Amino acid sequence: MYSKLRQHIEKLMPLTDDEFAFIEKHFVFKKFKKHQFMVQRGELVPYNYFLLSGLTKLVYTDEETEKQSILAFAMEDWWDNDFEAYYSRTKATLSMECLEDTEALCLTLDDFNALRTGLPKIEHFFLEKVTAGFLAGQRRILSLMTSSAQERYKQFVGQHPSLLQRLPKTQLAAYLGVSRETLSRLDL
Amino acid sequence: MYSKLRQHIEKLMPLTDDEFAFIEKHFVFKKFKKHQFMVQRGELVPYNYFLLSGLTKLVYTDEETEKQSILAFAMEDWWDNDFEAYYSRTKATLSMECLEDTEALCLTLDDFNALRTGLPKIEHFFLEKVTAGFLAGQRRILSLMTSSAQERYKQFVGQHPSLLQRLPKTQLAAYLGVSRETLSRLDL
DNA sequence: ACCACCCCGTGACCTACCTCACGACTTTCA
DNA sequence: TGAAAGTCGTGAGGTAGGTCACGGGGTGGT
Repeated sequence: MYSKLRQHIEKLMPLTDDEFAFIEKHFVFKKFKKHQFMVQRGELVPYNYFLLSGLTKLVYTDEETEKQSILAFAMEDWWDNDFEAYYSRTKATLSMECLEDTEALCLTLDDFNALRTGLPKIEHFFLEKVTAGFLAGQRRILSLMTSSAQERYKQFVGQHPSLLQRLPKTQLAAYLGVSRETLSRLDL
Repeated sequence: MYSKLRQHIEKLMPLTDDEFAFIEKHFVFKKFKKHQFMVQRGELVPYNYFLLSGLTKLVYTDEETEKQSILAFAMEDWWDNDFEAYYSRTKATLSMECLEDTEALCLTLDDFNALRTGLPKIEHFFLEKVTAGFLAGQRRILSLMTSSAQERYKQFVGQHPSLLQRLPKTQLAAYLGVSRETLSRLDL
């Protein structure tokens, strides 16, 4: 159960058994059911989540129109959260919802900080992770600014072919930033 | 000249004189003129830049249409670069161009790595910085997906009022992801 | 002092995408 | 097992914003 986390970290930096034992004890294992909210708008965000299995979406819902915009999908081996609310201990503006039953290792902000001070080299790991996330964000911004709906769809298929089968088109459309109808009309 | 860098870092973490002396010696000071390219598409990216004064844009140019999309502006106290190319030592897909004469402290990737291994706690500083950049990126993505050109303009004015006077509207339009003409037609 | 270039607004037209509406088929669950 | 809810395609019509074209004022360089 925790071995996935260890493998995940060791892709970027080696760990001694003692170090991993120290890391491990800050996480809590939790299970969530499909349709369950792991983060809910308006609530505090108790944990950061490292996913072991399943599939989630990170979504913003317009209060008037109820229209959803999906910021990210996450699955096995990914971190996901309303990071803004988590780090600042404020109420979530985003929601994170399970699209499938999912299992996660959960880390409170206090435990995260304890981890950083008790094992400073873990910051190297998180720096790499956040940098990768930052760069992915930049590519997404560029894609939204320069590409048509059709091009964005093709980019998505190229990058995440495995997700295509697991995702309803409605969700994919909300990620790409187009309506379900136009996504359905793109001939490919 | 280097004191701005020290103040900048010490907003997030205290430094001893020895520590800062170690940091300082990895940077090189450089001056750039308006219209000069600090990073040019197709070239390698020798440095990461911490700006002391001036104003730059980070821009993607469509090869066919020549249309520009601006990913970021940067000014005093900001870091800016084609980070993707810098970290991976590949050729830039973005360009970074001076909109005013600017002065910068420049850090090669080798010096950056030397800095990280010689002073591990600096990773704490960069982790905070990159996290802030990641969150800003998420907000931008959401803004592009949910807001109209007019709303995005107002958000920009709210967040960067000082930049409004320094920027030609053409550049602002390229940042907001609309044409110069529609920006000019927004009544405010 | 001039010329080239940038900056900015505006009119006319075009199109990618949105919204609303409907129907059929499938999955979920009480 | 039946009702409710989710999934997906498609038609009709609307609109935000793009593109192209023009003109006038400002500015920097030789």
